[in-house]
Amino acid sequence: MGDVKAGAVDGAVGGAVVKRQKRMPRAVREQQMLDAAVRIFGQRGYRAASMDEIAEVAGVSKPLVYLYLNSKEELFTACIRREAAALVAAVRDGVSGGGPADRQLWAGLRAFFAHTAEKPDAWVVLHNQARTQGEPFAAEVAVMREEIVAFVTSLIAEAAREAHRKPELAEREVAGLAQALVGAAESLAGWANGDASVSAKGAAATLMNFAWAGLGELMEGRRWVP
Amino acid sequence: MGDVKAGAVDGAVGGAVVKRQKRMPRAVREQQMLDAAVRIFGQRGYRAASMDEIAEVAGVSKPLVYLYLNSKEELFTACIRREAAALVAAVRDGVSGGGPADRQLWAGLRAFFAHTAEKPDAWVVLHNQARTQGEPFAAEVAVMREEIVAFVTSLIAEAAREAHRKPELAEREVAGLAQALVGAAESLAGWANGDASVSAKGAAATLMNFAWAGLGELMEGRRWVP
Amino acid sequence: MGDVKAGAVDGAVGGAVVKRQKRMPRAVREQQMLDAAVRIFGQRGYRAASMDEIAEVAGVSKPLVYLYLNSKEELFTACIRREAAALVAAVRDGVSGGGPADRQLWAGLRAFFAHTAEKPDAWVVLHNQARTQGEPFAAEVAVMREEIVAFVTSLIAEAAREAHRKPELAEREVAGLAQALVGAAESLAGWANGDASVSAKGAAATLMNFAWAGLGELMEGRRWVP
Amino acid sequence: MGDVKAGAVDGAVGGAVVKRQKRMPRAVREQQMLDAAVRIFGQRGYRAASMDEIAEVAGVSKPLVYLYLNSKEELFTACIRREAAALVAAVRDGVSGGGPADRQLWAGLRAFFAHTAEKPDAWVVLHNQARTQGEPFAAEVAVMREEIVAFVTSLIAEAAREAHRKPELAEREVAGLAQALVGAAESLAGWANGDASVSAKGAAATLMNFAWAGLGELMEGRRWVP
DNA sequence: GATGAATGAGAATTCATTCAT
DNA sequence: GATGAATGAATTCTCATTCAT
Repeated sequence: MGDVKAGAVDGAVGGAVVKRQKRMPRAVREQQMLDAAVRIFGQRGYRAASMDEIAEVAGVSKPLVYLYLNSKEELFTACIRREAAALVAAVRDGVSGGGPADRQLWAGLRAFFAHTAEKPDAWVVLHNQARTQGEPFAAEVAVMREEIVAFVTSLIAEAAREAHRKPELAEREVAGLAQALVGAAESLAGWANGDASVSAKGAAATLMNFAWAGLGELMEGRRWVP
Repeated sequence: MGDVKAGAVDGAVGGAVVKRQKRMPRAVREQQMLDAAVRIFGQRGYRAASMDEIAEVAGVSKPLVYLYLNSKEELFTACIRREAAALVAAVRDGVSGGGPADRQLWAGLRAFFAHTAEKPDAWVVLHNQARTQGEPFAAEVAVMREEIVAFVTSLIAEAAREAHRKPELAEREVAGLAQALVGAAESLAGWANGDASVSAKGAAATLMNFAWAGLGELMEGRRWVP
Repeated sequence: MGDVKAGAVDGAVGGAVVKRQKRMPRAVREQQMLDAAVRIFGQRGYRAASMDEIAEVAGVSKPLVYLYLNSKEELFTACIRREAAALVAAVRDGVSGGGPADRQLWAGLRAFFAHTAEKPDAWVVLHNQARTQGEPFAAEVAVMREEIVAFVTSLIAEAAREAHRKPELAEREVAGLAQALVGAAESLAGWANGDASVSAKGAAATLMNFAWAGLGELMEGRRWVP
Repeated sequence: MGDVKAGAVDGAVGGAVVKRQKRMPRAVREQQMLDAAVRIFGQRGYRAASMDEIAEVAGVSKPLVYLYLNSKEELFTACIRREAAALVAAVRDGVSGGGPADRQLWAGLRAFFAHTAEKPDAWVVLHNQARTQGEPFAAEVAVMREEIVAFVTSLIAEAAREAHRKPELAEREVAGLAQALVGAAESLAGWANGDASVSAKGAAATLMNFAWAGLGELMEGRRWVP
């Protein structure tokens, strides 16, 4: 075999090919291209995805893709930006209600799992592809991730404040906890997507149970020592 | 630009190129090739890695790589197998002392973080590359991961037993917790590798604190409900 | 697919691989190599045949093949020479009894069809491979063919003499007839080999009927004119 | 020496290289490519022919050849199909006048020899290359050959009918005669091509004399017996 | 005499990218 | 705005051939 068509048994990518329609406004065409690109990048991987297939799935000719998005690199970057923004927006929307820190975290997690479950290709692009294709791209998602980690960090800090236990948790420690929590969420997102029997709500509940209880213990000053 | 050489500014991969030495026994050469391949696959990604570069870094000609390892696909598989086995062995060795469940978990985590920190390319190959390059490879690591998850699951179950609290934790829930814990560890491994100021011991401590306390709470039957 | 392995469904070449035996006299080893080479060249074609496979089938290491036969080209030439000589010898043996021209032709044809049926790979090498691989090789078989054509030519001339009809057949015409007869025989050889229900004897009879009757007519001076 | 460039002293293939002309309609370019491919396949052989050289002779870049013809295998198949169709059409055209069986045969032979003499590379591709490169290709020409053999068979049968001698010739025997006749023609085609002093007409006459007389004898019930 | 180790040179095939219309 | 036509540059993989032992 020449090379592996990664991510798909026979090279067939699920989902409909956009019917070739003439004369659409540029903004719409661009979104169609990004839709196609996210799908292909997600299923094939950045390198294995070919501009040919993306153009075909988008229902346009290749030169048009180049006209609008300049290069494979920029196209990929555009995908990352759009999907990162969408994910952050989804989480933000979920949390928008406010309330105590735990409820906010709960809401954020549910929104996160719901969004990643609904757009699996986008999640793969962000989590698996972008982070493994070297600098220009990894940096792009790192920004989004930082945003989310910062948000979680603030929630943990707030929770500590609510419990009047701030001094017990060093700032550095809080950062580590947020990282671990986000990492666990990311890991569960992949797990939940792969296993149809686990809903977004279930995944969020599992993690929440795990995390909140642990945080509570820590905030009480009880910690595990070797 | 033709295409991105992912993972490095100018295509230079760090580390020494093996000085071309003639007439080595096959077993030795094979290990050199696998060393080179792990490095290149880790830094460039599966698709972006070229057999040319791997051969060069290994200090041999390309045909020899093919003579010994048959194809890019098989070479990659060989890398995955070797590194998966090495990682599992490292964790197993770390835990070998026995003792109570929490100490075993602690030992295992430390070994895990130490090993991944020491061989970052190998970790990238296992965690980031293999899992995103489609079936033949993803399955290979999945086996290893299952082994580790099963081990963690048994530790949690044992801890519950030690605490005489078995009935409180459903089997399904334990599985979810193990997944989350392993996911958090995997995530922290990447984080710790990227940030020199976090040692394996530190990473393990953070996670242990987080996890053990949380597990304790859960075993007490206290859980978070929306 | 990279390229076609011509002449075999799955690349498996029929017949036993010579068991690797140490220390044989050179002459014997050489014959084993030629046997293997004829088989592989016949089944795969000159270009598609690999020295690797030939060595393996011969039961020796590749360097030994080079030591004895120098190069693929010379190996192929050696095959051609051996098999051409064997075929000519077989025909010569068949005819050795002497007698009237028609009986000699009949005997020669039977020997020819019997030999090619018995060694199909050798026949393919001579008839199909050597003639299509360019000058050094085509010339080699051309020599053998000329020998046979000359023999047939002399038989026809003799037959004409026996029938006291020489003046009716120009020399040039006799040459053309011999060519046609030999061509028909070659063509029938391929046909008979492919079709198990046609024996060497049957093939020879068909051709003899066709040819002798025609020759008789011609010698009578009756010829077809547009 | 690396390997033999079969079929030419120094690798130079006779005939003009198409002057590189830009922007031709696809259909035209495809024919140019097939022209080049037939020439190279005919002179070098299937395996020895390189896509590089074919592209160069066709006056286009290699990717364009792949864009239009997909692979070496498909390109070869396309050559076979085109040339087989052309040859059959030429013979059919030659015979189209009708008339008694012998005149039809005569016309067909003349057309056959004229066509193969005019396109020697095409004839080599059909007769020598396609038949020796394994199944996908051999089958392709076999179809064409069957068509021709069937046609000749019907002519012989008709001739027998015209001579009111049907019972003398078994069906099986007629088939064998047709095979022999076609084989002789194929063989003479190669011979005539190699020798400039033999015209298509001359070759056809030789064969016709040989064959028709022989057939007549057979139809009279006179046959050679050992 | 015999071989395990090794390679230079080329083969088919693919891809991102650009004109000319 | 949109595209059919075209290519330079890689990439994977194979093969005939040679040493050093």
